[in-house]
Amino acid sequence: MAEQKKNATIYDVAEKVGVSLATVSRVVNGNDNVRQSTRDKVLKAIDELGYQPNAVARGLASKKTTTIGVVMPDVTNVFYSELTRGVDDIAQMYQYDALLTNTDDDQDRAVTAIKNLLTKQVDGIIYMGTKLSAPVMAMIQSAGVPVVLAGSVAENEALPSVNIDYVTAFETVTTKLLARGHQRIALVLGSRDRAIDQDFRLVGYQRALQEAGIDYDDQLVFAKARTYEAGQLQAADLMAQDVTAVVAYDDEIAVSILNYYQDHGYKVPEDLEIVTSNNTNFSIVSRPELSSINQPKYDIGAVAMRMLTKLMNGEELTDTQIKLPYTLISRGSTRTK
Amino acid sequence: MAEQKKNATIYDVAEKVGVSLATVSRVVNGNDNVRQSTRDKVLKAIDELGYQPNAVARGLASKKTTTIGVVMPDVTNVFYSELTRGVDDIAQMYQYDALLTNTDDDQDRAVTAIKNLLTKQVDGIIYMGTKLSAPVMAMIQSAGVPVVLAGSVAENEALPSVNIDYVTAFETVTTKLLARGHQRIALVLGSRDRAIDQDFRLVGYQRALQEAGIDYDDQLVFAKARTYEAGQLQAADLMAQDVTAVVAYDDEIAVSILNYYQDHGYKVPEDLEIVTSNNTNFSIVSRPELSSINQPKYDIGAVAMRMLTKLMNGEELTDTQIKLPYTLISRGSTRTK
DNA sequence: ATGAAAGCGCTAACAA
DNA sequence: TTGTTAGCGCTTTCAT
Repeated sequence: MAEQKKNATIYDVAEKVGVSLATVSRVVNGNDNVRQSTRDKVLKAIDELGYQPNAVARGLASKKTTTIGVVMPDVTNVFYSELTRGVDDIAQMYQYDALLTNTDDDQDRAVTAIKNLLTKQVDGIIYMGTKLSAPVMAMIQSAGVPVVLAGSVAENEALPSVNIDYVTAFETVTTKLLARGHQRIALVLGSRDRAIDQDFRLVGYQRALQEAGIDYDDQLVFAKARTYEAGQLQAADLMAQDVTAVVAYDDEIAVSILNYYQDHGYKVPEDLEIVTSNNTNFSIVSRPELSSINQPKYDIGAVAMRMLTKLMNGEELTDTQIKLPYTLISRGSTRTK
Repeated sequence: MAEQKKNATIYDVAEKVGVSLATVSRVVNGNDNVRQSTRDKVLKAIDELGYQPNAVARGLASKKTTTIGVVMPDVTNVFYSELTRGVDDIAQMYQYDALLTNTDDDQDRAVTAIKNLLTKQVDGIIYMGTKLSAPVMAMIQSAGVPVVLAGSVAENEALPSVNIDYVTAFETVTTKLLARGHQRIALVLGSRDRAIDQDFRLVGYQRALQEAGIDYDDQLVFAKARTYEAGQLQAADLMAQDVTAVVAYDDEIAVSILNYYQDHGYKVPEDLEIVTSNNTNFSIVSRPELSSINQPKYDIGAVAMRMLTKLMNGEELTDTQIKLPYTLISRGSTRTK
């Protein structure tokens, strides 16, 4: 058995070179106050010993862990995983690592997750829940570390966030549908009790109706499906309401509705027009392809992380509510190009 | 300005109750050697002070961080995100947090990632790359902490791993296709230089051919598409080879091929049969739906994490090479039920 | 430019 | 059952 070589510590390096811990620490941290010749010797010893600073000890001494927490509903959901990828890439760029936690949008679990992350002394948190209950808000506000929302928003812009202008996006999409003569347009949301759906998407939809002089009908708003399978069931409800167009908050749900209608003999876009809003691969995989609001998912994550790095550095933000531009992509599920 | 209340430390608790640090530590860690009345007092103080143990200090003192690292190609890929979800859920169950790193299957980045995770003193690592180059292997073997592969395999079973029997799965699927009279069956892989493709999927495919007495034709093996878009290009190559059936390693690629053929007037499954192998939602979203090998993705991640917990506890593993059962799901893209 | 020394907040022998 | 005392490996004043 080869003897298990213990990891070298800063002390080993110092001893080998014949300098103090402080000096080694300085060269490791790129502090200028080290004579070049000393620096070289230390570097050489570090290399020879294969010394790797222990991040935990460092974290304890410096009170910075270079670790952030990411609290999200579900990695498995493409929308969130794309946001996460943006977060991760920028985090890596700035030498942060990301601790991931899935909450399934459950507020209790979110509170627990945040508490746990704080216990691990993360330097900051990216929060991706669409919900933001009072307990979660309280937890965040007492966190003591910066938190930024990605792809979400807090009431009264209480927290830094990056997303798109959901109100306008949904208003525009709905208006276009109305312009084509639709009277019964379904709005498919994820849940009635989250701000992003209730205060933004729904509001945009309602504004469009109002401008067009059409009465709002709560029967046309659906919000009980979050999976493809559940979407099939909900699609039956849409059909029962004789809607002629639908605006959906999620691509999988949109495809689910699309397939359901087509499987029941409807023609899309002739009998039903559909617009979705995340533009994931699901929207180009379906036949016809789905017209979609195109949110810059990766960028939302990336920008949120960039904001967080500034906040963690104690920098002031000139703008805490960032709205990234979105585009509208016309594909086969709608009638006009 | 409200005075920023500093987080209470174990010392504050000890002082408040009038006991030593050790006693507080004992109750926090559930050590039995504490009189009930003392325990109650400590618990009360902890509650009143809102004391939360600092995990970093703990990690330094105990040499356990209750944090694991997850090294994966890309969170954005549904296959990996499902594995990750399995890992995360079990990790959480055992009180571990997961540090996530995307490598895009790049071996240099994998080495860097592992090195970095070790620096952070993770207690173990779940590795998901399909590739496993010598440098990565070397890094893993010198890690000093347990590593288990999820959805992947190492040559010579050198590392603990959990996955399915890819050879048999691909052999079976190919054999079924051959039985239906196909002579030119395309095998679509991700890359020729990774073990999972070259040593398992390809071998299964070849075995089936051999048993059927059909010569292997390298021209029918494709491995240059990893995205939906690239899949479209590659589909043209398949078409040029007049294949009548395809076995694909990934759902998005499979849908891409399916769509390409149908968009060019082919009928599926009449003119072309397709079988895919991950059974993600992409396979039920397409029309026709895709027949697929069904790997228990979530379970692979979950079982891998469970193995890792045992390893981290110093337990012996009775079986280090776990093959989970897979099923074959027949859908519209193939001709037989 | 370099070193000495005091922590960071906690665990873990070892004593008592 | 409880307390004392070293550390864990590093950063960070403060001297020199």
